[in-house]
Amino acid sequence: MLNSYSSADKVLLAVDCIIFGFDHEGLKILLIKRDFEPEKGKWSLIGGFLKRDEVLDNAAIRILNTYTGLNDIYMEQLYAYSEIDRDPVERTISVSYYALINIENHNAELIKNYHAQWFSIAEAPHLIFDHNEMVQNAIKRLRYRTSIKPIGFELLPEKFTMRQLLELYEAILSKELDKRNFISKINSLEILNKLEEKDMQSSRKGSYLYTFNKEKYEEKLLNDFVLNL
Amino acid sequence: MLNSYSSADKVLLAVDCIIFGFDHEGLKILLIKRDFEPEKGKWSLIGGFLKRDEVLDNAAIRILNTYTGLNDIYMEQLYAYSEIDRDPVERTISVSYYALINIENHNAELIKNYHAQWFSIAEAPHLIFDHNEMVQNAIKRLRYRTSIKPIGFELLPEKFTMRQLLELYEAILSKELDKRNFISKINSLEILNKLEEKDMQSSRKGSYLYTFNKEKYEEKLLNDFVLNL
DNA sequence: AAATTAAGTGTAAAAACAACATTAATAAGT
DNA sequence: ACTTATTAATGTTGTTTTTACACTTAATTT
Repeated sequence: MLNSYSSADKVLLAVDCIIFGFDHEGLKILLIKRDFEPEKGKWSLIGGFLKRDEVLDNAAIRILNTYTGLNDIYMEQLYAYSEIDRDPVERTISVSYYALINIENHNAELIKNYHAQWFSIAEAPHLIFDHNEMVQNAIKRLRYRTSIKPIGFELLPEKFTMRQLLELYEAILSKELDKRNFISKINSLEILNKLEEKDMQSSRKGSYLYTFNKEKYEEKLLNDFVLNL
Repeated sequence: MLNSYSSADKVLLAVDCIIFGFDHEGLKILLIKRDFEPEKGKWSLIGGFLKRDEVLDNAAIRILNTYTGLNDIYMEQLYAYSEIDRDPVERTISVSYYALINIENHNAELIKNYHAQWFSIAEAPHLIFDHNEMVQNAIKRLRYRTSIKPIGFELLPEKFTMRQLLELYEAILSKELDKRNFISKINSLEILNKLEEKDMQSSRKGSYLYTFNKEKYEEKLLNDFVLNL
C-alpha cells in the first residue's frame, strides 16, 4: 500500500484572517504589527501557518486566537493566493478567511494586549505582501453576502437601534440608503424583535431598541434570500 | 536575512478541475479513470499536484492539459479542501477549479485518447475522496455565476438557436424557464447577434441561428449584472 | 389538401421598487 | 410655562420589473 506521493513538491500553507468589526465610527478591520521577519514591525493581516494535522478552518481559528485572544469566531474561507514570490522568504500559499465580529463585545483590552489594532477601512495602513488585495476581495465578498444573508448579529451590540443597523449596511455597501425603504425591507425579513425599551442617547425623542430573533436569523443564514437595498 | 520559516509544516497541495460541458443531452462533467494508486481505476476529477514554482491557476491549466489535451481553458478557483484524511495516502490539501467548455469543439477523440470521459451530471459515477462534494459546490457556483455573468459562449457551438441557449440555462439551473420571458431577458442583455440563417434540423419552420457578440459578451463578463430568470 | 411540428410573438395583471415630507416625542433654553 | 430644537417614526404614489399566459406562422409530411 502506497504511503506517499514521493515525487510531488510540498509547500508551506498559510492562513490569513480578515476580521471585520463595526462601531460608531464605521466599518473596521483588525490588524497586527508583524512580530517576526521579514517585514517585522509592519502592519499585516492576522496570519500563520497550517499545521500538519489541522484542517484549514481550525488553523484560522487557532491563528486568530493566538494573535488576538479571540475565541469562537466563525470564519468563512475565501480564496487561495499563490503568486510565487508573494512571500519573499519562502514559497507560501495563503488561504484567506474572513469574519465579522462585534468590536465592543470582544474586549478591546484583550486585543490590545495582543498588539492587534482596529483600523477604519478607509484609513488602514499599507499591508505586507498581498494583504491589501486580500482585504479588497474580502470587502467585495462581504458586500455580496449582505445581499443574500442577514448581517449584524455578529457586528452590533445585543440591543441596537434601526439607525445603527442602517449605518452598518451603509458602511458595508458604502452608499447611502433611504431610511424608510431600508426599514421596510429589513422588516420584511422578519428577523428583528422590537423592544419596548428606547435608547435615549441619540435623541430627545428616543429610538426603539431591537434585538435579533436568533431562530429566524439562523434560518435565514441557511436559506439564502435576495435583498436589494 | 531569513530564508526559511523552518518550524512550519509543509504539505502537498493538489488541484482538482471540474470541467462542465453541454450538448444536446444536457449538462455534463469530464471525469477520468484514475491511473495511479490509491483508488486506481476509479472515477475521479482531473487532478494533480502543484509544483514548487507554479501558481495555482497554472497548475490547473497544466493538469487539465495533461489528462485531456485541452488547451486555453480559463478556469476559476473555487475552494480549498483540507480534511485531514481526504486523501488516505498523505496529507493533501486540494484547491478546486472549474471551467465551462464546449464539448463538440473540444474534440471528443482527443479527450478519449487521454481516457477522459463525459458524464451527465445526473448519471455521474461515485467519485473518489471528496470529489462529489467538490462537484456539488461547483454546480452551486455555476448557478450563481449564471445570474451575474453571461454564459454560453464557452459551452455552445458558434451558431446556436434560442432553444439551445434556453436549454443550457435550464440544465444549469435545473428548472424550467418560460420561453418568452427568457428570450426577452436575454435580448435585453444585448449580447446576441441574430443571423439571417436558420437551423432546419429542429423543426419544419426552422429556427434562427444566433452568435454571441464577442465584444459585448466580454464587456458583460467584466461588469457583472443581475439576471433573474 | 390536411395534419403535424416547433418557432415566433405581445399583453395585462401583479409585484417590487424608488422617491418623497410630515408629524411625534422629548429635552433644553428662555 | 412656553418655545425651540432635535431626531424618530411613519405611508403613499407613480414607475419599473416581473410573471403568467395562448395563438399564429412557416414549412414538411401524409
